[in-house]
Amino acid sequence: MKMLHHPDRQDIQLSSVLYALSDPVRLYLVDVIHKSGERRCGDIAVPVVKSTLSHHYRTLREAGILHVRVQGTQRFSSIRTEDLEARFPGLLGSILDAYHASGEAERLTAPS
Amino acid sequence: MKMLHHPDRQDIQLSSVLYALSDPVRLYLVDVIHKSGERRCGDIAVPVVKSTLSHHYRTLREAGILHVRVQGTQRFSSIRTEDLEARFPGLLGSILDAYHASGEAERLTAPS
DNA sequence: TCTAAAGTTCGATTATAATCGAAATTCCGA
DNA sequence: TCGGAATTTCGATTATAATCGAACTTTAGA
Repeated sequence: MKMLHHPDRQDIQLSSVLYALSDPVRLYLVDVIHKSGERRCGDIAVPVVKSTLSHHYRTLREAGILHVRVQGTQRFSSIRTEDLEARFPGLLGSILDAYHASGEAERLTAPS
Repeated sequence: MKMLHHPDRQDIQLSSVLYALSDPVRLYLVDVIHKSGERRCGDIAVPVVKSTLSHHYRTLREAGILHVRVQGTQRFSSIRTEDLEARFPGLLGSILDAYHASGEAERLTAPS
């Protein structure tokens, strides 16, 4: 059985969080999951193939942003809201607010 | 005379801002300038050589975070507070708060 | 028990960025 | 006008990351 590593709350690094969220695909995923709650990994449409998507989920998980739960062949992701709030109060909210304000949210799924 | 390019307020991209701030050296520079106001570029001690430091300043300027003013052979940098607040209200403050909360601020200048 | 579905891992490729040292630029002041 | 100071640019190297397709793993269900 695959053991997914999630960093402990106190090991979540600001640099890693900012880096993970600086990618448009990853920021989009986080925004969707934040709005809708836990989601199956493959259920969010993004313009990359499966293996790349898997890489993005791993980046988000290892940065401490997502919790990923295994259920059969499926993975369900949710935001580690409590841990993020405890470690960096208000940060994720500000970033997602900025994301909405920027209008980038609407442009992601429409590739060039 | 060297013309420094600064992106217009509306062209500041969230992804670029987050990326620029995901580097520990750059985040430290921004924190120091934010606290102390305009600073001469060479006056903040960081563990990289001059040319690398120059690269970091350019990254921050091109992301729209810093304004750089030329005076003779010197450059003075300041945070584009108004532009950032207008475009992404509260964002920089949250990130700097998180930076202080994380304790990374104290560890930067002490290299391994 | 076979197969299909969901996702990861692997290997390769390509792109981007961090870093350094050396050389160039620009301007100030003796 | 000459030299030094502040900084950038250049060229090279190295590191990191994004991406893809193919193969693999695991599990659910017919």
